[in-house]
Amino acid sequence: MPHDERRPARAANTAVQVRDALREAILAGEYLPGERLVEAQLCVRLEASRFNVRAALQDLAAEGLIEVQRNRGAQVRKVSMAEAVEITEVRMVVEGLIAGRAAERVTDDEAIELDEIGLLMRRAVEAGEYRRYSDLNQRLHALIRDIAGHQTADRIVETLRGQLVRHQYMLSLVPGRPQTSLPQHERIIAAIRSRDPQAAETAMRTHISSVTEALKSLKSLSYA
Amino acid sequence: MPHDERRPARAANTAVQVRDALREAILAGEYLPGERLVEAQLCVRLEASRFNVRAALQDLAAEGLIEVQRNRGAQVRKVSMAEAVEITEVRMVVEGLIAGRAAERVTDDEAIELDEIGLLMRRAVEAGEYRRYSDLNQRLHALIRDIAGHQTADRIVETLRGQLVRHQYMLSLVPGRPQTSLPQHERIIAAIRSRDPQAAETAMRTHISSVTEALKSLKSLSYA
DNA sequence: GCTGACAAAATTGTCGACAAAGTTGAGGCG
DNA sequence: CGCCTCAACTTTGTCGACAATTTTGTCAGC
Repeated sequence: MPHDERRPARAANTAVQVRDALREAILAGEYLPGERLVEAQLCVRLEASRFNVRAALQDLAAEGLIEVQRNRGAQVRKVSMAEAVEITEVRMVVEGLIAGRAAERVTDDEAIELDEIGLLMRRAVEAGEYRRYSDLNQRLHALIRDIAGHQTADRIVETLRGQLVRHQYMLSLVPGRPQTSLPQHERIIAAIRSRDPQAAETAMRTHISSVTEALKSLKSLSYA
Repeated sequence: MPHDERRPARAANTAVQVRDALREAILAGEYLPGERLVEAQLCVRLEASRFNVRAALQDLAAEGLIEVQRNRGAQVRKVSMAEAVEITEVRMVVEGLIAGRAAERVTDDEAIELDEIGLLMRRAVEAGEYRRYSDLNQRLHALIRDIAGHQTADRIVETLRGQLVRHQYMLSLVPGRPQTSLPQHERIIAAIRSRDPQAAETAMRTHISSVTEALKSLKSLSYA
């Protein structure tokens, strides 16, 4: 047996653990955009050596979650509204690709699953359970990505999504969004179910395009 | 004056220099896919400390140019034909987005520049100067990206392109390619010039889609 | 001659210490 | 009173050494 399960007194988390924990923390909003991430502090907070903290920071910088400046350390990346729009635009076309592929490859079982989520979504909106609707939204997009099985596109969408968490939170507060997006989701599901790639791509793009519009309208209201 | 220009005897290249040099080397084919990159060797080759070599390797791994396995070191990433197709598919939609935006924002001066490249391309094909045509191809795509001014999309396309260098080389050997792609390029230019985003996106997608087809046809011929 | 285990070598992983750069605050000068 | 200078402190950058792991090589036993 290579190593003992008990950690050597003060736990030394590995680089991967540190990376995931830190990403989680940033995405959870425990560090605000623009906030400086001091290595020594992170060592204490995450119970890891500076070596591993540093590696984690480098990874997250590559993901676009933080920015590092030479001799100035790392800080949580501020994504401007303009960048948020750009990111959403790229997501639009890539998720469109994914939706189209999902329509080509969907199995009967998966089609049933799509219907189920669609039904639950409608019920959630009718019951005013927006939190639940938001969860289902994520599940729907994840399922579509599963069906498509497009690794390269997946990775990109996942990365882009990570950079937007803060804005997505703001978006969820826009009144009337669920009423707007529910029919869009239903159209996406219908297109994939009927195995029509062209329609699926168009439906997905229309959907995310409306997210972009919502973002742009927020631009005038919110900070900056 | 912060530091002397003369290096301290045995030059200690910085992490950024090492990263760029190593990327260059990999893209130039000096290291073959699957080849192991031993840190100690790279230290000598690139005249840098192991610390910087390591940082560079981590960066290139994030770019998808190499793969690192714990306790097993780094090796140049082998992209399978299937992955190459996936990557090209994503490039197709993202470059489509870029082309559409370019059509929205192109200035008169830029339009002239597009025409010039188009003309040079036609001449190069007619003269059988395929090497020159290939260079112009890159210039055209770069110019379109400039016109579009979409940072997020740019970064993604650049990353994806890096992962494909080896396959692109193979592609350039497919006989008859220039004759196929020249009219496609001309259609893209025409669409952007006439400020028709929809047509520009379609033209670009058609173009890259034909690259995907060429790749797929190579699948049966080449290795693997 | 082949297979397995064991030892030796090569390679990567981790850390702590020190160097270099940036930041802040106090004091003096105009 | 404000601004500049300089020094102390904070934070990041770099390295060399050692530990852990994987890979390679050898030799006995079948």
